[in-house]
Amino acid sequence: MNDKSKKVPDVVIKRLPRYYRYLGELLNQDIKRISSNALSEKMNVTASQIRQDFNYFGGFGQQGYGYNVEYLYGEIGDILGLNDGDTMVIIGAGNLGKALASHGTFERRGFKLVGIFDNSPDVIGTVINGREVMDVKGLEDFITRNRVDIGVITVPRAAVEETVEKLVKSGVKGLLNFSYAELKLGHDVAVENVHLSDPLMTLSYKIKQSKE
Amino acid sequence: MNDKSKKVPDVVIKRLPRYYRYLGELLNQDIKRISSNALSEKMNVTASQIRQDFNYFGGFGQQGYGYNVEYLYGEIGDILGLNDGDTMVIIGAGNLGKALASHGTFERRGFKLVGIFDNSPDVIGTVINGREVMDVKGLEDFITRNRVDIGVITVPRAAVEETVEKLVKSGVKGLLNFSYAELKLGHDVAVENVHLSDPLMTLSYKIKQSKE
DNA sequence: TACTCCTTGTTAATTATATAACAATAGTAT
DNA sequence: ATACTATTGTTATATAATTAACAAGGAGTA
Repeated sequence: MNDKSKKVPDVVIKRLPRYYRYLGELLNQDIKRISSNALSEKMNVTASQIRQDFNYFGGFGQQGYGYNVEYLYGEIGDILGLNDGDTMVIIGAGNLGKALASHGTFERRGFKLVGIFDNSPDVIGTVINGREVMDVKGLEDFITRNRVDIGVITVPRAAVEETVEKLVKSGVKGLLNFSYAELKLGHDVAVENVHLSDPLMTLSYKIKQSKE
Repeated sequence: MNDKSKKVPDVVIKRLPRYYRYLGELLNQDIKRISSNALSEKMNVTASQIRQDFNYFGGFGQQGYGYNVEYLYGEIGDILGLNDGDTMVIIGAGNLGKALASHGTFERRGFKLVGIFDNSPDVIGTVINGREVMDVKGLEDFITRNRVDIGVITVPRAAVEETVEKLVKSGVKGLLNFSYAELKLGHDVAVENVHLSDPLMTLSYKIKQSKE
């Protein structure tokens, strides 16, 4: 548990990936330094907020100079744990599972996909992005043996409960849940629920507003 | 523009899809009524917050009784504009585009997929979920003719700018952007950016916390 | 019908978040 | 070297969001 006097608010943590992504871009463009002000213009937050956010972790800049892009990028990555080499498996090799497995974005962020599982004989043995889909029967054993950190759940709704149980039992540390269900687990296992239709619904609201 | 004295905060809007999903479940289970208290237990919000949220829209319950599930479900759907029959096209028939096209979740929420586009000759003409992939060259014409409401962007990064320009020019009302870029447009076009790696990064943070 | 019990709508209090302000300090120019 | 400028870290202020409290008013019951 973090012993620093003040717990970092969730809203701040949620902003870190955005900072991280943008700093990655700056890095690619070979930009060496940036001020909170310049950052804020591109990111739809105030400069004050950026400084405040970084200050939760002690501050990474220098007065009169700003922030060193590479250093800041590294620090935020560390805070987020992106440099820990977390491993993950995908359970459910349907369309979404396949898409996530093929999507470069996870690996680009420092995560290592080490296995894809499914329960359908039609799918087991097929190759996705150079990786053979395994039988879900071997899931628990695989996780335990390889100490897999994260389980990505893209199974149909009916299979969620069983899948979660297996994952938790075999000692996974976090779940990224794309299934319809809203998961909530105990302290020992972290969970992020992703509902792809939610942003579409809020988009719909915004569209409706602009019409009125 | 909404003329009610107070603008509904974004955080409230963001919660509506969650309420909506859960109420849908209750509806399936044939549950007729529910109190803010019962709702709150399942949803990780306080009863007070739920009542407060609904109150932004005038309140949908009855004292001493609670909320009629079906009515409330309908009202929230209306607020979100889910009953407007918004149409959408997907641009980019790669893995993610395919997955979204096949995923039932969008249609289930009242949106109508009317077209899938790509620029690759290998993909154009193939069939996804019973729908033939069209040449992106015809995108603008298609949107204008069919008055498509929403463009879902799942193209590679290099193609984002051009795609957005086309979509906006042909009069789309909202964009659901899955590409790496962070879009920000003028008032006339609503945007939701979805970054699939963000929740993975916050999950990573949570995992790291629980270790410490 | 009348009485009691729930549960809302709504206002008030508290807590959290965001913005503003500014002193401290490193960088830059002369 | 010295003065000047830029920009942070940090504290103080303002705004927003959440929680608590409770009066008002239906619903259920006898």
